[in-house]
Amino acid sequence: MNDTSEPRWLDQAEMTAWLRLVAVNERLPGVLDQQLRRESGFTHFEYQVLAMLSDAPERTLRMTQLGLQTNATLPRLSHVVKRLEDRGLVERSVAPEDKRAINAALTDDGFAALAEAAPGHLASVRAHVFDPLSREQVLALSEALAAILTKVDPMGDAPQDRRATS
Amino acid sequence: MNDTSEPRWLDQAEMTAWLRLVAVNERLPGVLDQQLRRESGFTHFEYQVLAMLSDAPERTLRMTQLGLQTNATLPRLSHVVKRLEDRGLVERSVAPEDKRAINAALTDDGFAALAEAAPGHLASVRAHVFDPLSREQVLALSEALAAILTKVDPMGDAPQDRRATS
DNA sequence: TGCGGTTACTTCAATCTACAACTAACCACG
DNA sequence: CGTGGTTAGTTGTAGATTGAAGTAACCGCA
Repeated sequence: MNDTSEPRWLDQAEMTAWLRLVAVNERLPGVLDQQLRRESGFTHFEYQVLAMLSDAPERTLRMTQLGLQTNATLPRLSHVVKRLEDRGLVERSVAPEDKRAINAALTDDGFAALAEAAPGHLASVRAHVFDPLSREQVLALSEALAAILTKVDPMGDAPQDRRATS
Repeated sequence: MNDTSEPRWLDQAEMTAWLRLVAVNERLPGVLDQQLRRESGFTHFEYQVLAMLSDAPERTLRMTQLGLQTNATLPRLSHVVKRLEDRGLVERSVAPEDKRAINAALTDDGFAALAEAAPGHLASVRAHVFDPLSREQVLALSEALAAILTKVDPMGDAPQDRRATS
């Protein structure tokens, strides 16, 4: 039963990188959530939903598209959007051209809430992620993550850098 | 209340990097969990707990230390370890020198289960993370993540690369 | 028109996580 | 000693996420 084709183990540099990736993965969401929750009453995921909507034409997106752009499963998104709708920040309506589909649209209240939350969130992202990185590190990190995404998200569904509003 | 010191917005390169980091953050856990769950019946977090124990002297660690090394809160760890104990993979015992503290130790069954799960998990990590990266990218990624960790985990509690077993 | 197969979501049940008490043990100091 | 304050963990509960199943609308083709 000797499995000689067993993939080689991680060497030390790889193991270090792996532990760090996992650590960031576990700790960053908590940091972001905590700041947003405290200052704006949002989850980071909720913030993402609002942000993606605000960048979309008509501030409206189909659920499926929104799910892809926020890297979320559809059930999860469905629940979250329902809660946001209950809070009056988002409105759902059946798409006229395809009655299976649902358009989620940011309300004015939702836009205002997002605008109020944004500066604090931005400051947090800068403080925890970009401040400690040099420009070259930002670019290198970005490239490495893009490479990983090709494997983790083979369809390339994650939010493309369509530099929207600019 | 005009906040003129509003931090500057992310430029395009930063925004791209940020979206990619968030995307990896959201998608990678799912990919890892799915492979482990299917092939071994573990969560990635459970796997981490077992792995950290197996690398520790005596295959034993205090709950608090284990929590730091797995980037978990104590309540979460407590629940997970209890479930692992119910499955006979871990044993808990009061630490003799400090009766508040609890030592979690990997059982032989736990070690065996980890050994069985490891190759598949390793293959998954290689396939999704390291295969698409060049050696330089691995190193650059590692450095960038280390820099972020200094802000996200200021105490440096994440698992140090004590190049243990090698 | 009608039937089978997708697609787009929602809902349900089970699991997991987080936040907030709560318990027990340690420690320093009077 | 013993009292107050901290540390180590656990538990309880409420809220969130997941995977599976369910519903409704679309599409192609006979």
